[in-house]
Amino acid sequence: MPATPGPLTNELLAALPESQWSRWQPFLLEVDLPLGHVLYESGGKMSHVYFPTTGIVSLLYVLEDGGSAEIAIVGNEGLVGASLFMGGLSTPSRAVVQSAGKGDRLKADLMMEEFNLAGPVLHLLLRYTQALITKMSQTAVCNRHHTLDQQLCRWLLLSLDRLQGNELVMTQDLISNMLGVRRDGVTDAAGNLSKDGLIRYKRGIITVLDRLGLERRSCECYAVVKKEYDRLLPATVAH
Amino acid sequence: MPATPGPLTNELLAALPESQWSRWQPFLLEVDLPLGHVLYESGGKMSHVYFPTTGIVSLLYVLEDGGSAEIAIVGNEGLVGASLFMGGLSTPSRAVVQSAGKGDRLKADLMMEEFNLAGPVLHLLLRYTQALITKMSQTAVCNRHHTLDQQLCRWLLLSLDRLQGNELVMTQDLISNMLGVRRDGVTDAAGNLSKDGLIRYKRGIITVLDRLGLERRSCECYAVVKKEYDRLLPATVAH
DNA sequence: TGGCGTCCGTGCGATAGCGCACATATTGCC
DNA sequence: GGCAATATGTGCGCTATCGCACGGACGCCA
Repeated sequence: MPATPGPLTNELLAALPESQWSRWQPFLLEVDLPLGHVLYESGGKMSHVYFPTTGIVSLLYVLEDGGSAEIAIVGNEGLVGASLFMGGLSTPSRAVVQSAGKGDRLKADLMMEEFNLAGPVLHLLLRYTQALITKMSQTAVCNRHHTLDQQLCRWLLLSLDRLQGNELVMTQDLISNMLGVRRDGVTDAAGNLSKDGLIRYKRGIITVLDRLGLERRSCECYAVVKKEYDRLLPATVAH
Repeated sequence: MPATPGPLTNELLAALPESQWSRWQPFLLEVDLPLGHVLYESGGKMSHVYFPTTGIVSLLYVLEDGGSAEIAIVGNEGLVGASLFMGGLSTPSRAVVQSAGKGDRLKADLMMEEFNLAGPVLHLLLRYTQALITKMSQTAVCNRHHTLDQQLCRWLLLSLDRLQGNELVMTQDLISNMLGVRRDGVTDAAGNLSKDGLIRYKRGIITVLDRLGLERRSCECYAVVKKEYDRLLPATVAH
């Protein structure tokens, strides 16, 4: 039975070969991803791998002093729990649901079984991981060189790409945690974008009015990541 | 024939199982890594994988406007060219020799052959890659939250760990490129450290006088990365 | 010995983002 | 409708870093 293509499907799952898909399907459990839910804690064990479908998950790094920053953002294009098959079993980062929705999860040992067969699953997941690495690298450089306005644009675009519609449910306080800046700074930056008619802000709901404008205003980081992602994981024909 | 353990050996190679090592040994070519040499360019094809022994290689991200930042630093503990076996064949980053020395290199196809057997080589390399991911993530957060003084300490320590002795051959200008800041800023920060007797600076040569002091003054990022690295790649018995 | 290129120290105004405090607005709950 | 909790807007002094410019020091080489 073919899965429905489109934004409600996890793209990694969709890219699996038919045989693989049918083997996993009985074990994939759809779960709720409520806002703020922690999928795994820094250094903690992972029992499952998550494939977001409508939810968005942030990989957050938290410092000793409580400061934090998002190192990557994962939606229906990816998976949460890469360190499992990378062999480390845990990472020093935390995975938090940033936008409520749903996702499919798979037991860790099942995934590992398949991974160790060194077939197409392995190579798909590795390419995905490389895309993730690009995203993290770009984040590092972006944090150093670009203004908050630019970074906010980048962040909005990345989030928007993982949602339907043009609305984000997201307080400025949350965004500030992700970007690793003060809440006031986000107010400022959002004010600028709002003033120029790119977005509308209304108590936790951001409406993107001019997506192209955001792209123009964003730093190059958004485009680079997107391009590299497309290169590594070209849209595959749904099985 | 057992390889000589110690700092002159690449630790990844040393961690290979005996059988693997003997298969590769005839094909490992020792090459010079002169200062400033570019191992691969952003987006370029990779024909070889490099295992630094005495040299140090920086993975640099370069922006459109020329701004740059180091996202990871690779010495005899690691390898340059991970994107090869990750399946992407290239990355948007540049690999530059940051400290002259030597390294072993291996033809790409040979490495892939072994990798695809899904044996111990695969799992070793993946664990290494995860350590690399940690380093990149930490860099991203560090760029956001920590002062230049702290970051310089971190950077010096990371470099020092990959060298013998306590001297770094390194101009402030080079360091500024790595850290993604102005040269003047590095002068400032180095001046501070110098004033407190932690280092001595002399025209391109940094002598570390008080390593413990550097560690105390550095941000947590150094320790986190080191710890995670030790966890993922514990010192293996040399074959 | 003298010259030149590289490298390092320093000063100064500009600015982005911090830290904090407070005012205001919206929402949900009773 | 009133109240508490949450979310957003704003002001102000502070600090780190930027951007730029210049001067001095060192080292190599003729």
